[in-house]
Amino acid sequence: MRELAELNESQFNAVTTIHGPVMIIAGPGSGKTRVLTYRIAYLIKNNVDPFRIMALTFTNKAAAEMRERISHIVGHEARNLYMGTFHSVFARILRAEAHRMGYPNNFTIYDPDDCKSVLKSIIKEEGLNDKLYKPATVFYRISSAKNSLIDAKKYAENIDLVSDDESSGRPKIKELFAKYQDRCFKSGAMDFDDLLLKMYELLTKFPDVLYKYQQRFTHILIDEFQDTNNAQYSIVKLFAGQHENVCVVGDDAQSIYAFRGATIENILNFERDYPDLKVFKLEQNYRSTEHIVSAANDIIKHNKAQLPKQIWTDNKGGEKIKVYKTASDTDEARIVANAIFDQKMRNHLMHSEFAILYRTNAQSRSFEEALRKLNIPYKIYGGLSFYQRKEVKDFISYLRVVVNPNDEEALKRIINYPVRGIGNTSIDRLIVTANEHDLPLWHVVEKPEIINDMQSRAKQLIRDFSIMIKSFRAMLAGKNAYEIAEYIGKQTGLIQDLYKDKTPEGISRFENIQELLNGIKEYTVGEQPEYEEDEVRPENDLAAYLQQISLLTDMDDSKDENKEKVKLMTIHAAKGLEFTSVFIVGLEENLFPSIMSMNTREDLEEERRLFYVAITRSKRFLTLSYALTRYKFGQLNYCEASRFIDEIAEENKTFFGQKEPQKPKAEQKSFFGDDENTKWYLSKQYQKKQIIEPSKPEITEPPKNLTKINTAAKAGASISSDLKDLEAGMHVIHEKFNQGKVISVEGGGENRIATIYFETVGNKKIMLKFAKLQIVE
DNA sequence: GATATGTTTTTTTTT
DNA sequence: AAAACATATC
Repeated sequence: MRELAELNESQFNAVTTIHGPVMIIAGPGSGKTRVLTYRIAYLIKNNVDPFRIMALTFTNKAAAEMRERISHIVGHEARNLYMGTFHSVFARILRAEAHRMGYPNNFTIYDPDDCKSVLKSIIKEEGLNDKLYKPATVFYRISSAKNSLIDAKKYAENIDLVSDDESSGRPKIKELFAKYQDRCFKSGAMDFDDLLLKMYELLTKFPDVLYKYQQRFTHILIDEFQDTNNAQYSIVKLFAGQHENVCVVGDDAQSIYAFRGATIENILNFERDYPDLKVFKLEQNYRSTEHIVSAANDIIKHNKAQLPKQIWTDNKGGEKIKVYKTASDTDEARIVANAIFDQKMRNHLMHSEFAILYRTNAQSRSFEEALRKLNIPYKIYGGLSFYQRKEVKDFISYLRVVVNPNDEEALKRIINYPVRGIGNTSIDRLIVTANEHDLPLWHVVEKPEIINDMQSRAKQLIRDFSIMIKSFRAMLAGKNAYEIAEYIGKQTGLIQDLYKDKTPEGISRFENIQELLNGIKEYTVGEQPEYEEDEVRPENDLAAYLQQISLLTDMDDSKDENKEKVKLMTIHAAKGLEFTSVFIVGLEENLFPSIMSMNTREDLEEERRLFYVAITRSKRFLTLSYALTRYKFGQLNYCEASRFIDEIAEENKTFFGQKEPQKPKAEQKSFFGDDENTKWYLSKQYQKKQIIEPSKPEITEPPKNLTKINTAAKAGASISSDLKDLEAGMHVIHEKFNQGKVISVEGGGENRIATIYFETVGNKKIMLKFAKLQIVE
C-alpha cells in the first residue's frame, strides 16, 4: 500500500499495528483522520472483510468522508463497512433485533422535541406543577441516567439519584421516568439515549445475540474516544469481547462533551481493561502555524487534569493572533465581517476557508446581519436544523405515522393538520380514552366508537382520517418513498395549502417542503446500502429513509451550494474541522467561559478545553474578539474580556481596538465604522503598535445612552413603574452617588429596598419609593 | 373551534 | 428580541 510512505513513524505504527487493542492519543492536526482511514484501508488490504469492521465516528459527515477516502484506496468495498455514528450503527443493529425486545422493527426514533412533548403530556396528566417539573429538566435527568445505563427501575432503586430529586423538590421524577419509558414503548419509539441503552440490554440479555455480533465484528475502531460516555464504552467492550481488536483514537485535551456524560475516565479505564494495550502518541501538528500551536499549549497548561504530551510543529512563522476589543455585539459583528472581507482580498482566500466560531447558537444573529450587509455568503450550522422546522416536521410526521401508526407524537401533530375539524376537545377525548383502555392512540383513532361522550360528527371525521392513513399505508408494499410522500402531499391538500400562502414566510415554508421532497427523491434514486445475507433489511424504503434522517445532524449537510460560504457554528460543532482563517468571537467572562460552568474547576477546565479546540481549528489566521456591551434577552449587559485571552502569551498575540468604551458623542459612528476606518486599522503601521491592554469596563464609565430616564421617581413617595422592575445586576444612576450597580432587591410593595454598589460611596441601601434613581438601559 | 392579543420565558454546548 | 405559551374574543 503505497500511501503508507506518507506517514511519519508514529503514524505508521498506529496504522500497521492491527492485532490487539490499540490506543492512539492524537493531538489536534496530527493526521488523526489520515491514520484512521489508512488503518481501515490497511485492514481491508490485509484481507479483513469490510462487513467485519465496525467504525464509530462522531458525525455522519465524518463517517461519509472517511468512507470516501477509503474507497479511493480500496475501491467499492468500502461501502460495506459498518461505519457511522454510535447512534446510527446501533440503530441499524437494533432494527434487525428489535423484536426480541418487544419493539417493532420499524420503530420510530424520537428526537428531543418529541421526548419533551411526551413528558409534557405525562406531567400534565399527573397534575404536577409544571413550573417545577419542566419537561427539559426531567428529560435531562432521564437522559443522564440512561447514559450511565440506568433504566427506570434502577433509577427508582438508586438512593443518590432519588434523594437528589427529593432535595430539589422533584420526588416524582422516578415515576415520570417509568411512565415516559412505558409511553415510548407503546408508541414503538426509542429516543437517542435508548439507542445506547437498548443496545446494551440486547447484548447483555441475549447471549446468542452477543455471540453473533462478537463473531461478526473482528475489528472495531472508535474516533473521538474522549467524547464517549459510559454507555458507549460498555457496549464497545461487549462487542470487542471476542477478538479484542479494538482501536480507539482520542485526545483528552479535546474532551468537550462531559455535560453529555462523556468522560476521559474511558481513556484511563481502557488501559486498565486491556493490559496488552499498545499506545501511540501523535504529537506533531501539521495543521497550524507556530503562534497558533504555542497559544494552544499556553492555554492548555492552565488545566490540571491532563495526560502529559507536547504538541509541536515545523510550520515556522505566520501571523500573530489578533485580538479585537469592540464596543458592542453589533460592532463586533461588523468588525469581523470587515476583517473577513479584507483578509480574503489580501490573501486570495475563498469564503469557504473562513469560520466564525461562537459559544452559543444565539450569537449567530448579529454576524448574519453584518455578513449580509457586505454581501458575504454564509452558512449557519446547528441551531434549528432543517428537519426541526415546523412545516418539515409536520410533513415528516405523516411519513412516520404511515410507517408506524403507533407513533403517538407524530399522530398528534397531523391529526388536525391541515385542519379537518378534529379540534383540541376531540383530541383530548381520544387521548383520555387511549389512556383509560391502556391502548396506543392509533387504536382509538381506528375505532372511535369506543369513545364515550363524543358527537357522531366528530367520530366520523376521525374515522375519515384513519381511513386516509390506512390508504397511505397500503402503498408501502408497492411504492417507493418518494411516490408515497408526493401522494400524501397532494392527497392531504398540504402542498396546496402552503402554495396558496403568498406571505414571505409562507413561500419559504413551501420551498422547504419542495426541498424535503427533493431530498426524498434523491434518497430513492441514490445508492442503497448493501446488506449481508442473514441481515434483516428495513421493511421498506420509506422506513429506511426515516431512520436515516432521524439521526442526521445539520453538520452532515454536504450540498454544493454551501461549499463556497463562510461557515458559522458553535465551537462544539467545529470539532474535527479545520479552516484557513478562524474567528473566535464573544470572548467575554460569563459567555466564554460560560456563566453556567464557573462553579467547579472541572467545568471551567472543560470550557478551557473548548477554547483549545477552537484555537486549533485554525491553519494560518486566528482572530479573537470580544464586546464591551452585549444584549441578552433584550437587555444590555456590560462585559469584560475573557480570562482565556490573558492565558495566551504576549508574544503570540496582538491587540486591536479602542482604549475606552464608546463615548456617547460617537454613538452613531462606531470605532471601525466604515470601510475607510477598516482599511486603516488593518494597515501595517497600525498593526505594529500594540497599544491596547484589555481593560475592564468600569461602572464609572459614562453610560452609552440614557434614553429612558425615570423622572417619576423624583415626583413623589411611590415606587415608579420603571423601578418596580428593578433587579440585581441592573445599572442605575443616582442623583447624588452617581453610577451604581444593583446588588440585590428585598421586600415587597411600598417598602422594597435595593442594595446598590456605588463607585463613589460603596454599598448603600435605598428605599425605592424615595430613590432618586434612573435605570441605565 | 379558530383566531387575535397579551404574557412569560429563554441561552450552554449535541448524538 | 423572539418564541412559546396562555387567555380572550369572535
